[in-house]
Amino acid sequence: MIAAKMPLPSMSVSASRAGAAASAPADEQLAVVVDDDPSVREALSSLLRSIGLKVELFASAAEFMAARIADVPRCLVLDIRLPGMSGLDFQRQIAATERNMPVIFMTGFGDIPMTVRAMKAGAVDFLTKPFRDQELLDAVLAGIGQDRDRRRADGVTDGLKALYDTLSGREQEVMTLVCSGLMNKQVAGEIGLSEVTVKIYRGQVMRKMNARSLADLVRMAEALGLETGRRG
Amino acid sequence: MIAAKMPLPSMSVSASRAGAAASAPADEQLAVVVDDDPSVREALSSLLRSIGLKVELFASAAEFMAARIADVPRCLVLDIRLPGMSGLDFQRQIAATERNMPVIFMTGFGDIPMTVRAMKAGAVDFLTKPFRDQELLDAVLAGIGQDRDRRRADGVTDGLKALYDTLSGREQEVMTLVCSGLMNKQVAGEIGLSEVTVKIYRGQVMRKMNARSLADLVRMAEALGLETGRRG
DNA sequence: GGCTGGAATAAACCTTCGTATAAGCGGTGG
DNA sequence: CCACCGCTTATACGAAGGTTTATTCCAGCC
Repeated sequence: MIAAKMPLPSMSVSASRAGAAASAPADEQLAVVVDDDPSVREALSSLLRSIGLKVELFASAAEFMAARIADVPRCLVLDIRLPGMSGLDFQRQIAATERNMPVIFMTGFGDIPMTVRAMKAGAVDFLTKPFRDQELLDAVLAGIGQDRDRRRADGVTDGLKALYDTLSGREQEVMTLVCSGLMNKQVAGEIGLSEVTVKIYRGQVMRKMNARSLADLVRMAEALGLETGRRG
Repeated sequence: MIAAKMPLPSMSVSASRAGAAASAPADEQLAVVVDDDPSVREALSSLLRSIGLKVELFASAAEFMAARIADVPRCLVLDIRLPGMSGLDFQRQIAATERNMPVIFMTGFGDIPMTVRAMKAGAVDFLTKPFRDQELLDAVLAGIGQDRDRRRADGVTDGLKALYDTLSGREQEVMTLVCSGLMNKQVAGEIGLSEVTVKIYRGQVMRKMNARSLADLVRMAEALGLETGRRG
């Protein structure tokens, strides 16, 4: 019942689900390299390792898709020319799955339209060979930083979603209406209950969502994207 | 004192300040072309006009900076090679001012690093000459769409900001603390006032901000970026 | 049949909110 | 000087929020 005291931005939620995905030593960071040239793989690997990153190497998109990738802040380094699949198609495919991670392209022969497509699709950077080591490292660190930020945001939202899913149908209904600014009395009328009943559900919502105040609850509803707009 | 009744998404705010910036016929859209080649300017102008856009032409960055640009959804079409200034520098300069608008680059001789820089800096597209008419039109319409969306968001926030600025110092203080979830009594303790005083300010805040409920006010505080986090 | 458990409700009670009335203080501007 | 505005407080009252206790109804189960 008592939630652990971990500071969270703006909201006093502490998602349980800790201890579940805890397999990596906290602040580990991973670079994933997909390139069909073994010598390139090795060179990149040693470069990336030199700044303390874990590295995973793959020779093809298919190999990558089949592997299990550590669930830590990470970034994909990709040659745009890959055996069997264009790097751009690969990028799109990755973005569509839960293997989602920032992508950095390398190329020896790319053109501008290709670059534009990649960047529009959200690539972190697009490096032309030859490039300086530091360029790649900067890009990878930026990508990993992006991924860490996304993870943090997702983590908060997921925790919230998990709590919200523990609410009964009525409780969810009441939460939505209360957060849209209606008084208990109005909520009662809206869904055909007595005011007391609404109060009880409301209390249960506050407890289950671990909200210390109505303001807290409203922010949670916002983060969850509940329909709190229509009114009037 | 009484605000006009215009529906606003999710929040029952109605910013006054209407009738001030009302100089353009509502849904007008503008393409701004900066290119030192007169024949290119003319060709682009007639192309863009053909789909109903207003067009402004400039031969140089300096000329553009000196002109007054209509305050409507708009988009800048720019050759990356400009007299006196690189298109990229120009882009950065524009982003820093209130002339801020989406940028589309055209180039006959660009390279990939240049493209990457431009896209990272937020360019909508980067077209290599020769390009098909439709490519440019698609890009311009996308850019204008972005600008319209930004304007809409800014408009709501600005309206909110304007209301917030009408609050006295104490009222702003109370609003922040109330929206962070504190009870009147706690707010009073926090800033050394009696509870009644806080209640009065709170009421004035609700009235001045035109908030129908606490939930409303909390959402406004969020949109305004008030520090509602620290607590505990 | 009888038991259990969840949903919904009522009554009672206390807290918190919100507003009105009245009143005191200090600075600004006509 | 006075009017006005912002800031402050006290008292009082009615409305809304929140919890507890107890009761009813109904569905599922041994």
